[in-house]
Amino acid sequence: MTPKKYTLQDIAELAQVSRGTVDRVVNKRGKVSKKAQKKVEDVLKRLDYTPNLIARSLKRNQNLVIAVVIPIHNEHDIYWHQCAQGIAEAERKWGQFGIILKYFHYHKNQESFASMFSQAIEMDPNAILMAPIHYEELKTLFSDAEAKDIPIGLINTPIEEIDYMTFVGQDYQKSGRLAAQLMANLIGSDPHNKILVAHLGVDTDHAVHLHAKEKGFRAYFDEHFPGLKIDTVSYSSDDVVENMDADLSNITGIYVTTSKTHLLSDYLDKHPKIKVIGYDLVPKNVVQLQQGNINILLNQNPKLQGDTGISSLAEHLLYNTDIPQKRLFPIDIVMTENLESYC
Amino acid sequence: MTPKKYTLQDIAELAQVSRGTVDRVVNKRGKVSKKAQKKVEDVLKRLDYTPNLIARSLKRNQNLVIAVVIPIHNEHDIYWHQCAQGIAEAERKWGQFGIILKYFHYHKNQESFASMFSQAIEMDPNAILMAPIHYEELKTLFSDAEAKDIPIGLINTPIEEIDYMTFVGQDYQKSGRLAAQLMANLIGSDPHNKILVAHLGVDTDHAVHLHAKEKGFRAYFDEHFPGLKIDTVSYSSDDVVENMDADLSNITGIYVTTSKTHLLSDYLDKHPKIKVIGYDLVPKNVVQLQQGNINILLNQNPKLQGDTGISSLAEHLLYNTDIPQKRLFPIDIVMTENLESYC
DNA sequence: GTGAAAGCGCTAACAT
DNA sequence: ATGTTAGCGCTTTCAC
Repeated sequence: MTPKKYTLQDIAELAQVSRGTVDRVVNKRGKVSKKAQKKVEDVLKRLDYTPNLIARSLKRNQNLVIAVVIPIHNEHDIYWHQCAQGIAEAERKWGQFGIILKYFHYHKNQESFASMFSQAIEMDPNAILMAPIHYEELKTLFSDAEAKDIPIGLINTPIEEIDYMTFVGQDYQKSGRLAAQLMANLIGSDPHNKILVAHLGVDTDHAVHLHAKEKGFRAYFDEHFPGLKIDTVSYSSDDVVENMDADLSNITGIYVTTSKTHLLSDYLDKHPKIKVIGYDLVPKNVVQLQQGNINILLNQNPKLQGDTGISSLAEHLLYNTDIPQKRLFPIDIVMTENLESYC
Repeated sequence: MTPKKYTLQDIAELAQVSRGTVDRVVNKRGKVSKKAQKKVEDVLKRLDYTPNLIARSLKRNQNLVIAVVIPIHNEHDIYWHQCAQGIAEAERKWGQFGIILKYFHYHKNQESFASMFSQAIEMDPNAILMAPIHYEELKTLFSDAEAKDIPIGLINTPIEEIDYMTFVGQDYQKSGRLAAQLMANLIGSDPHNKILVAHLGVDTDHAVHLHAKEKGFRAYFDEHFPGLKIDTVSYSSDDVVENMDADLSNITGIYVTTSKTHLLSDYLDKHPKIKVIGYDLVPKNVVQLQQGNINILLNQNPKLQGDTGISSLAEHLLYNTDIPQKRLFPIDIVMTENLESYC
């Protein structure tokens, strides 16, 4: 009933050679005579042999190192903080199978990233997971990496110049389009509608994502509500408090492209009618959602992204499994009534 | 730098006993003297020993059987069809680690379920994954299962009378509440709003879920729009075509509690203003969503539920990992603009 | 080019 | 109660 699992030994006996020879054939190590090669391959095909991956790992019994190249972050940088949590979780999960992580934290600028990435490559890890920063000047660096043939997982930002093995992240432009569709539902088709796109607590490394989100957002409205007035503001965390007041007059909807929507809480208390869409289930945002100041949060799930990034590389290293080249996370829509199911 | 992984042998040497004794302590098999026990435990604690699970699996090297008790289904029963796909996928994934699935398909009635469940228990599987049907008469059956001490995973329907190890599914009442919140957004607060709750293509086994969804849906509207008129209809697949016409007059919103929303396509073509919320990304629904007949689909993700159900039991059997007692899937909101990210 | 043998860490059967 | 040993399936080294 259960299809018998054949072992190297079984194959060897049937092909009348030794285990060693079968192993050389299976793993294409060469040094096998044409004749033996054929005998073994025939049996292999006939019996549909698949190697026992557990035995293989046990025998290997070496640590596999994944270099993790991500920005330095603190607890205020919630996106990376949660992402790092996911990575740490995956580290615990895979640690018992010999997966080791080495961190290379970079400051959010070109030099620092380049330096850390180089250091990561130099130590010859078995794989690299990184959140890259895209600079023209780094192209040669990326091709250096390829030469070493180290599998690279990209997280957060796909860079097509890199020959990566897998990308984990989201489609930011689509995210903006979705936000627009939701906003349209929320504010209806009143001709007096006026919308604000707010990049709050802006980091340079996020700029490209935020831009993509805004682009998608505006594209949707251009297609469906061509005349609509949409303004954009961009403030660092500190500037928000000083500057937003003026921007908020007559606004009917705000699309905050970062996870810092909660910075607006005081204003939103005073303008309860404004519809607000933001990002990420960080505690402060969740409170605002429950209080009704924020209408919808889009969930980027950085924690799961971190976990998935490590897990795919780990599975690949341990079991040589194929992993999808792109892992685009769904863009989850979170409202009060399904909030609980995402926590 | 890397914390060394200690082996049984290491512990044995340090505690000055044999591997066998350490093994007995670690696995609590008894037959160890107080003195040896203590010596070993001290070392164990000091070195923070964790057994090598890969070696353990290799040694065990036996097939672990999971009995799968789910309804008979064909390609028209899309929910179970997709669920079965997820189960099959998990079977492939875990097959190489010695996890074997045995299926017990039941007809959707009490006798058949009882019979299949009994058969499943009789074969003494290492675990059972089942989509139970809840009948008072089956209580004794469930307690039989407990006596055998077989871990049970429940999928789709949680039954508190069963002492299950894990449940994979959704909170149907919350799902209804969410649908209501979305519907409220879609139709606005026009006093002429009239809503229809439609249970289409009804199966007996689904009745309890559908009821829960409707309950949540109505509860939300009771809280937020007390006077609103909400009707309910319940049709088998065949009845839909004959009967819906009359029900649709003056309706502003329809909430279809099953994955059969697409049955309404002809009507919706004629009534483009009606807002529609349904379930599941089955191809026919997706088409209707793209065409604008359906506004929102709630994604129950049966495929992932199937996969998760098997995977948690498999991980538990292989690696003795703890698994969460309840795995409530998020209730995903799918609209045209984020559809792609769920496919 | 091939085969024999050791050994990864753990478990279970068997001696003592 | 404790120690010893064989062996799970694979890889790798070392003779031949």
